[in-house]
Amino acid sequence: MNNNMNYLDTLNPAQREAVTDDQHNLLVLAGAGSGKTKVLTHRIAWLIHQQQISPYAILAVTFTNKAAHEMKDRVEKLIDMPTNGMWIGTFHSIAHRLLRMHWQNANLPETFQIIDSEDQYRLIRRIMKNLNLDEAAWPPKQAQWYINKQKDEGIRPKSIIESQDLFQQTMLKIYAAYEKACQQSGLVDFAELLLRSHELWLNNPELLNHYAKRFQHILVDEFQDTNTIQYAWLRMLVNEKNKIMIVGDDDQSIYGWRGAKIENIHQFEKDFSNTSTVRLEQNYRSTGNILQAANAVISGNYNRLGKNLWTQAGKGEPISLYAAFNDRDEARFITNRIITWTQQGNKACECAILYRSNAQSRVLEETLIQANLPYRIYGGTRFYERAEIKNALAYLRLMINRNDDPALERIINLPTRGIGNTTLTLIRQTARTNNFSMWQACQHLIKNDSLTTRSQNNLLTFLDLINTMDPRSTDRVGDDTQQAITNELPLHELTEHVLTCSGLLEYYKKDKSEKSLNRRENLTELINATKEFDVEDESTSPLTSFLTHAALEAGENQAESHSDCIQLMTLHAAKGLEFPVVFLTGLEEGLFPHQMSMDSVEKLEEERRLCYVGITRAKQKLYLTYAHTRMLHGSEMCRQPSQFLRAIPNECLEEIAGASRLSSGQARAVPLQIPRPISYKKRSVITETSCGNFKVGQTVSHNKFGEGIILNFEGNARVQVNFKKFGTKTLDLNYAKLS
DNA sequence: TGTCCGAGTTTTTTT
DNA sequence: AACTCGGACA
Repeated sequence: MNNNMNYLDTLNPAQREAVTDDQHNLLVLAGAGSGKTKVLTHRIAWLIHQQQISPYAILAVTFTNKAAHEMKDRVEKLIDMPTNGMWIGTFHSIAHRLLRMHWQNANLPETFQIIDSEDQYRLIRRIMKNLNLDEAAWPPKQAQWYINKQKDEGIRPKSIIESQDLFQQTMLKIYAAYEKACQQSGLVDFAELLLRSHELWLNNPELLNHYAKRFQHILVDEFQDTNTIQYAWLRMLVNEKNKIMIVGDDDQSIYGWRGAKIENIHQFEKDFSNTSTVRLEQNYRSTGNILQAANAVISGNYNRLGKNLWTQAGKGEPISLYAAFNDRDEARFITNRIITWTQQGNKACECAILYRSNAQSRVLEETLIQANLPYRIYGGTRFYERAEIKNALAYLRLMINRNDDPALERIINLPTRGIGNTTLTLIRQTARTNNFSMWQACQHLIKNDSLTTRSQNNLLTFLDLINTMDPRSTDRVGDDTQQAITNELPLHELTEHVLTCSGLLEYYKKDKSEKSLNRRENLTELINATKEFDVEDESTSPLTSFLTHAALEAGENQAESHSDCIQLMTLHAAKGLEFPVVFLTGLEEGLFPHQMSMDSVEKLEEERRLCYVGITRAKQKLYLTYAHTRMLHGSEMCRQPSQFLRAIPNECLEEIAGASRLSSGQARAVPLQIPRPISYKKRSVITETSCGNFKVGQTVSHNKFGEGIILNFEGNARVQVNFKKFGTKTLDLNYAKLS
C-alpha cells in the first residue's frame, strides 16, 4: 500500500516507461518472459495509486480465464484491496456482462443463455436436417466453421450478398436459419457474445458514450490474439479522452484458426492516435540456450515486427533431444527423467509435459500412472463439458427458459420416458411449421390431441416434471413470462432437487459399470460446485450466474489441487505459463507441425510460433522428444522428425542416446520387438530419414533375415535395420533386397 | 419404443 | 481407439 515507489524500482527502464506513460496510447511489444503481466498489473496499480484513477474507471481485458484470474490476483496484491467490481476479465465475459446489463438494447430476452461449441454443433446439425441437407455432402463442422468465421468478421446473414456459388448459398441458408433459431430460443454462442456487444454500442451511441467516458484507461493483454470484431469493439471505445495500452507479441500469435488477426497489432499505430511503442526484449525467464533455440526457430517466419530477446543469464544446460522408438518409449523416457529430477530433491510440479494435441496425453498418462507419479492435466474434456454434466445443466436451463430447444432435445428422453423418435419428429415438425419452440409445440400437440394416448401421457409426464421441478411454479403449465427465477431455493438444493426428480441420478445408478460410477461422482461434484459457487454478479439470479460460469469457464477437468503434480497440457494451454523443466513432445512432421497446417505458409508459420511458445515456457531445462513410430488413429504410424528441430543450432543441443533405457527397467512392458539400443552419433536421423522408397521406422522384409525395422540410413546407400530374429545389421541398399 | 450390434468415420489448437 | 449412426430385433 505504501510501497508505491518501491514497486516501480523493480522495473527495468523499458518496463517503467510502459507503466508510467500518461501521454500516449501505448503499444507494448513484449517478448516471451519479458515481464508482460508485470507491466500490466503494475500499470493498474500505478494508475490507482499515483494517478488517483478510480478502479472503476479501468477496463482490463485478457484472452483466457487463466490470464484474467492471474491478473486479478496480482493486482489485488499490489493495490492491497479486492478487485471486486473492477472490470477485469476476458473479452467474452465482459461482453456477456454488457449483454446482461443491457439485454433490452441488445434485443435479447432477459433469460438468454450461452451455448458452447458442442451445443452449437448439435443445433446446426438439427437445422441442417430440417433443411434436408445431406450430412455427407455438407459436413456440419464446416457449416459451424463458416458461421463462426462470419461472426468473427462481424458479418450477419443479411449483409451477405447472394452468390451463384452453391457452397456460399448453402452456407448462407444454414447461417440464416441458425441465427433465427438462436434468436427464437434466446441462445447466444461465443462469437455472438462479441458480435452482439459490438452491435450494442453501434446501435446505442448513448451507451457507448457512457462507457467511453467511464473507462479512462483500457488495457489489453495478448493483443496479437484479437479478432476483427474485438478490434472494432476496442476502437469504438477509445476516443480522444481516454487511453489504451495494448500488450502483445506477434511471435506468440497462435489463434489464427479462431479468427485472430496478427495484423491488428500492426494496424494499431495507424488506427489509434498519438501512439507510442515500447519494446520489452530482456527475458527474465529462460537460459541462453533455450532463448537461442527459440530465436532460431522463430526466425524462420517472415513479416515479423522484429525483436530480439536477450538474457543476462548464462547459457545454462544444453537442450536435450531424445529420439524415441515409439510413443511409449517417449513417455517412459520422460517419466524416468522426472523421477531423476524429483530424486534430486526437486518438485514434480516444476515439470510440464507439453503436446500439440490432446490425444497425445493418453500414453503419457498411462505411463505416469504405472510409475505412480501424480499428474494434473489441463484441457481435454473439461468438467462442464462432460455429457452427464451437460445433461444436468440442460434441466437447469429449462428451468429458466422453456424455449431452450437444444436443452430440451438433450433430455426429453433422458432418462428414457417413452418419448421416442416418432413423437420427437412430430414435435420438431410442429415447432417448425408454427414457428414454435419445441416446448410450445409439445403443448400444442397435447391440446389438439394429436398423439396416441400412450405418447400423450408420456409427454405430459415430461412437461409436468419440468414444471413441478421449477421452484417458481405452482401449477403454471408453460407460460412464457420470462421473469427471473426467484431465489427461494439455494442453488445447490435446487440442483440436488433437479437431479433427483429428473431421475438422472437414478439413471446413472442403474448401470454398475466403472464409467457410470464415474458419472455419478461427477454429478455429486456438480452439487458441490453449486455449493461453493459464489455469485460474483448480484444483478442476475444465482442460477443464471452459475450457468454462465459453466459455459464461459468450462472448468478444469480435475478438481483444483495445489499438490505437487506433474503438469500436462497442450501447447495452446501453456501460453502465459512457465516451468523450470519442460518436455516438448511429439516433434514429428504431421503432428507438430500438424498435418492440417502443412498446406499453407500462413498455417505453418502459426505452428512455428506455437513451437516458439513451447520452447520459451522453459526456465532451466528443455527436453525435445519425438518418436519413430506412434499409435495414431488406432494404428501404428511411422514418423519423421519435425522440421522445427532442424532449425535449432547444434551448439545448444545435446542428443541423448535413443532407446538405451528401453532394455533397462521395464523390459516386460514392451517385449521382444524392441530393437537393441540405438545410438545415434551425430544428428544423422534428422538429416536423413529416408532413402529411395524406404523410411526410418518402416517395417521391411529381407529374404535371409526376415522382418525388421529400419533404424537409420548411413550415407546414401547403406541402411541400418533391426531384425526381429537377427538384431541390427547394416546393409547396402544396392545389394540387399529389401521389401 | 427401446436396445443392441456392427459398420463406418474420424481426429488441432479454445472462448 | 472412440465415436456416431442406422438397422434389426425384442
